[in-house]
Amino acid sequence: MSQVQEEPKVAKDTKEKILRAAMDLMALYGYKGASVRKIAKAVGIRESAIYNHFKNKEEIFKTILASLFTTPFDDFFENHPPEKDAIEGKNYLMKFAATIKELSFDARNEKLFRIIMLEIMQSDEVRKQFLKYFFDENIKKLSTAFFVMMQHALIRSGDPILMAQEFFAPLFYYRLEITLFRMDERPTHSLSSIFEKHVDFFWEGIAL
Amino acid sequence: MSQVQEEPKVAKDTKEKILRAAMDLMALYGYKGASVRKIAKAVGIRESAIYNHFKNKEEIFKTILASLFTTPFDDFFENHPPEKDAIEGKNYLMKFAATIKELSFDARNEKLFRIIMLEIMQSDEVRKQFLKYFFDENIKKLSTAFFVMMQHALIRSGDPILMAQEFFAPLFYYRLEITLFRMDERPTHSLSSIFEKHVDFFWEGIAL
DNA sequence: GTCTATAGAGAGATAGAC
DNA sequence: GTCTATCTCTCTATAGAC
Repeated sequence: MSQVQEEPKVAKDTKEKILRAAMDLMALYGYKGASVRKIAKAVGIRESAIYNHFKNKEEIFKTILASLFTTPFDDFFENHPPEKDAIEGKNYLMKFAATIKELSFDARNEKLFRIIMLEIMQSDEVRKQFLKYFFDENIKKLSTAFFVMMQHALIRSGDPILMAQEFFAPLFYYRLEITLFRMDERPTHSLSSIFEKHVDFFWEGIAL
Repeated sequence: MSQVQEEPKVAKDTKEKILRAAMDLMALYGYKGASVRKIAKAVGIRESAIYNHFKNKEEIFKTILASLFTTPFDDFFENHPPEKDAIEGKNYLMKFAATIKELSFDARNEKLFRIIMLEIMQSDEVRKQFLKYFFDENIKKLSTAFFVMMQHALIRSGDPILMAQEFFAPLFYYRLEITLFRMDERPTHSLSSIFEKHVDFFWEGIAL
């Protein structure tokens, strides 16, 4: 409508559509299972037209990957820096768990999580990024939070990194469980309060 | 050598070889990636010869699956029935964790775990079995153990099922971490004591 | 039970007309 | 930028000789 964006209107649109369709299909069938044929069909164009927008199939995947790991975790720790906010103690953990919960029940984010779990054993890049975010950065930030809590004598002392892992692991486990339940169309409402329960249980084990 | 096994010597041998090769390849490349061609090549026969032993590729997979979930977990709980042995308290949990640790560092079992993680989002059967063993039976038995411990006032009271999940989740998480590290040939010795550390940490949080 | 040969489907990708 | 047409490769599976 405005004067600003003009020229590549349709082109950009198609490229977006391709990415969208590819993401949907890859979340369902994995990289291999999401063939260029199927992607093209889902978009409503021929296979050859795909190659006007991407060099090859792998480039499509890489583009999706790039968006995969611009993770909301960063957002959380930016909005809630552990050095500053961790003195909130249990409340801080509750906020973190709530973020994971939100992601678990968010449609787009579930797609991303599925692609990650589908390709984690196959794609070096996915695995690398997964380890970086799920096992490194997250744990690092969380361990800072626990360190702060220890300093303020909110919790018993111990190895902050171990504590961070112990806190994070069940959240990951529950999130995986939700995804798997969904795939079998099993109800997940029984899991909706599990994140809060986890924080309650965990806090009771470490609080002074 | 003995007189007993005679006739289907070679046949049974080839069938075994096929299963072995298929398992190796599927642990590396997944179901789709382990083509009949590759399996045949690994065995040292032609593709067509495969079909003398199995109706089709899926039957090979199903045969492997059947062996996948004749799990050592059953062994553990048979050898250490929670109703009886859980009064050992922390020691009981230590034994359980040691079993998971063993499985994590056992070559054959790692292959099975990889196949599970590779196909969990693709194969209904794998997912079903996974949920059954990792999320249901295991948790059920463990929750019995925690219930017993509560009754004997070894640990604080609470929901035994939640406690079982909270105890099990990190073990699963660490096992996954080990598998992923291995795939990138990252050293895992730093993780060798993590299972014991988990039990220590967890016990401190629930012990009375 | 293994082989050669081949069918038939689906994959990724390119050439060239419009 | 999209189309038709086509290439080439790989896949699962079968037929039939030995």
